[in-house]
Amino acid sequence: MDNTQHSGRRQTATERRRRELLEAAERIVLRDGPEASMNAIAAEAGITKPILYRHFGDKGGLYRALAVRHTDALLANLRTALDAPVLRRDRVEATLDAYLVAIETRPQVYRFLMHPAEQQGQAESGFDVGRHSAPLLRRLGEELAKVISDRLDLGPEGEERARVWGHGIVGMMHAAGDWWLRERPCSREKLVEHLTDLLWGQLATVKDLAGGTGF
Amino acid sequence: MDNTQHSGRRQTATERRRRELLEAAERIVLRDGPEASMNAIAAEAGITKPILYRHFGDKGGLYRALAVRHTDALLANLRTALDAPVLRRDRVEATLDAYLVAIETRPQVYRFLMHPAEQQGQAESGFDVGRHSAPLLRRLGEELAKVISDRLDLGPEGEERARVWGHGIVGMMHAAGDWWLRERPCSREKLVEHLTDLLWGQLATVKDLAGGTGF
DNA sequence: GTCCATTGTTACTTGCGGTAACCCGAGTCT
DNA sequence: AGACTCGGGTTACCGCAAGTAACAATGGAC
Repeated sequence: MDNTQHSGRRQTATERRRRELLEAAERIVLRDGPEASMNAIAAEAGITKPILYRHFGDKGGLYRALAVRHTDALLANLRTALDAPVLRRDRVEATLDAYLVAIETRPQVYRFLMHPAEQQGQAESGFDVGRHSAPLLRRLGEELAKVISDRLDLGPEGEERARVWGHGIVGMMHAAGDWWLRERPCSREKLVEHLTDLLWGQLATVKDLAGGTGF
Repeated sequence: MDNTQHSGRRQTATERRRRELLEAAERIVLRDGPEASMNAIAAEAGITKPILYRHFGDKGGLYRALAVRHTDALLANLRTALDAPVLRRDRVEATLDAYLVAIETRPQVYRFLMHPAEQQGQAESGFDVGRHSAPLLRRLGEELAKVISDRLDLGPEGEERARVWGHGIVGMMHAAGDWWLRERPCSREKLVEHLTDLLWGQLATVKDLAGGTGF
């Protein structure tokens, strides 16, 4: 029962409006960080709050809509790095670097994505521990787990191990990147090298310092 | 000049009161999560908001005061695991396990510590990227970096490398722990084993799956 | 022309963090 | 004793944010 070309036209019109709103929201969020107010966003878009709510339901909805765009872009970058036909170590380096380039060039976007600011939703009581600061990180972890599981021969329990590794590596990348971004203690290349060394087992093979406890 | 033993007595009295308030706050935070309201906490303590503010300045102050207790306890546990006179690999396993035991037994505390909920402070504009979800994680990263740097011979740039590794490992532990806690895909022992394998360079040595791209 | 969906408004409610002004009881000084 | 101050306590408020009616205007469909 679609109403001739009406619904189609209207459809694209509201879609376009929605995109405009998202772009306004993005400008404000990039300026004010994740605690940008709905009022400010509405003002930037030249309108008032209630239409924002009509389009996105609540603040979480807006932020989620905003997030998917950047998330998708980042994921695409990571996937191409992850699929490059080179040595495994080079591939790992390229992937780490892709992530770091992303957070380096758009730190405000990064900050926004990693901290979607209170998208409360589920029941309050239970054990929804750590739901914060990371739908994106969890997704990255799962993606990486899939790649690992698809390409490496991890034997029995391979699935389990791949997921642990996926989330672990993503967490390592994130924490190191976060720290690096705020302290800038070295070049990006150096950081990538150190991290890859860590993943390549240097922690196991490096020698004790003379005078240490000798274990 | 000090008023006889008066100020001393009063001192301990206010200290005790402060502890009582902190305990009330803890009960509420453990029940409501990090977004527990000051009103609720005051009610639990049987008083009203302004005295909370007299004692702790603002919400961030209260939460910081609450955090140091648990943080100190956790740090103490980690340090003893980190100082055990055993093989390096066993020490790493023990440390990972100590952390995981902590988050497993008190998930609400863990959630609270990892997400101190908006302790805004610094100027709004700038590049304070990623300040969220981690004064504790950053501290852990620095502590671990120090241990690494003190005990291992990392050659030139050893300091830099130790810090990257410290933050990276902590991030890995945190992300994997967070994911594990909410999905419980395996036993704690298995998780520790997988993570240690990862740190021990298994990612580098494991074989490609047959039919893979062969790199 | 009439209908209805969509875009927009103003004006409100609720709940939060935080503060100002005042109250009162217990010890202190003279 | 009486004045004095000091710290724990209260009520009542401000400002601001999210979110919600309830109502106005525009414009295509029939």
